[in-house]
Amino acid sequence: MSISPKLALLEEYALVARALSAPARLMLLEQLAQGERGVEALADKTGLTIANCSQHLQQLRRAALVTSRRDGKAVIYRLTDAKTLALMDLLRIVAERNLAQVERILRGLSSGEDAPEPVSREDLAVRIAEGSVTVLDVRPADEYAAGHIPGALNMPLIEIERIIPTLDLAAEIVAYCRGPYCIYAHQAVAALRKHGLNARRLDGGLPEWREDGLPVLAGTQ
Amino acid sequence: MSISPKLALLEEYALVARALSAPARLMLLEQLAQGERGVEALADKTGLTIANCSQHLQQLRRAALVTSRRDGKAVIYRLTDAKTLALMDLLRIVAERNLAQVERILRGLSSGEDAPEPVSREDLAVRIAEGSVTVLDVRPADEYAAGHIPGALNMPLIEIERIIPTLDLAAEIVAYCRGPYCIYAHQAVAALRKHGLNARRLDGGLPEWREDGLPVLAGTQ
DNA sequence: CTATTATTCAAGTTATCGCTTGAATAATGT
DNA sequence: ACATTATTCAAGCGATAACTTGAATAATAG
Repeated sequence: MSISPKLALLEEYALVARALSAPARLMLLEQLAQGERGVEALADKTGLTIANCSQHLQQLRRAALVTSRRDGKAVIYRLTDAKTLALMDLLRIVAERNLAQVERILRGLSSGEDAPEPVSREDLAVRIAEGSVTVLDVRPADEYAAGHIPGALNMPLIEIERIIPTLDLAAEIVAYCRGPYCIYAHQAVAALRKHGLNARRLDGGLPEWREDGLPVLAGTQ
Repeated sequence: MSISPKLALLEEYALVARALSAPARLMLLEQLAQGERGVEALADKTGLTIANCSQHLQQLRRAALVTSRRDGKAVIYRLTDAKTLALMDLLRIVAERNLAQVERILRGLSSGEDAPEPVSREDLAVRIAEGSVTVLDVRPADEYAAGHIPGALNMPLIEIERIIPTLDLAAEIVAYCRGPYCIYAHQAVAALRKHGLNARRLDGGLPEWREDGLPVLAGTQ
């Protein structure tokens, strides 16, 4: 009960928000949205030192946004449940709806040019079944290997300029990446459209696709 | 564009989360969920100094969770839109689903005894129409005056022990307050049940009721 | 048991946050 | 213009957070 139960409650809510209030931790959550990972892998992907990464993960765990289990010497972290993903999504939606700053950043990516509407996951599933679309997975090769949309070609950003000449100008292309926090797909679409290709972005990324119950080709997890 | 657009984006998302990461600001948002208010009124309600309150409100505005307009000498703040409310709700849900600490705090309020399920807003609307329920508004008188559920009796917590003897033991009672962040209704129900009364809590508070399109008796706004 | 690998803990530094105080600005009424 | 009221700005202080470094702990292999 303490002196003020009301304040104690608000402190708990604030703890969850505070866990989401550092870019480094949002990056970690984005990685974990791809699937469970060990501390070292997360540190690699995010560029954090191991110790720092571990500390951030512990804060996320205190807020119960992630949970961990031991696997031999390694500690594997994962998102606690879909609610964590929902909270990240809503945070992004509010930020994007409201902040002109975000708009400007995203606009900067596509050089202020045309920004086509993203393709819905439902639409993409239908078009894949029809075979009427080329799907690009714009994530690093190891993440592609761990799981991807069936039929998608792995096309890390670094290689995209190189392979543009090999692509069919008439083909409809859809690019996806880690999800809404990830800007790889934005950048890929901007690059492809600059070369006159008919490219669009998938709404959401692989975690959202998986969440919708759509098929994922799983590899070495 | 800067050096790292990705990091810049994450900073913006983090800014929104950081705005939600202080108990004082959650209190302000809870107040604003009741309706728009001036700085002084908010400072009074939350116990913050005027200057401090103003600073918190500016942080909320930077995160675009609230907006403000001038009305004569006064600056009136209000929630930007329903998304702000949704974000607060989800934050609370995640905290309550996950944090044992929250459970303990809420349990402490009802002395660890029976904690009946809250009544849904839909159910309450039906029962009010039937006249088969007594509705208590457990908020301060000024908030009640500004708007309340039709037929509800205003019953600030301070007075509740005093009026218990006057209540019908057979009557079904439903108590509500400001909303999920507010614990008045929890406390009221605990007090009433301790005296053998058949009391339950409404799921959500007046903002949620209003959001559902249910009728509100508006007073001096 | 010892060595190895993966993670966590602990101490220290710099930067930021929340709060207070007192002054500055904005709008209104006389 | 001047006084009044409501809010914001600016400076300062103590507490907290992020990151680094180096040591400590856990699990496994030899």
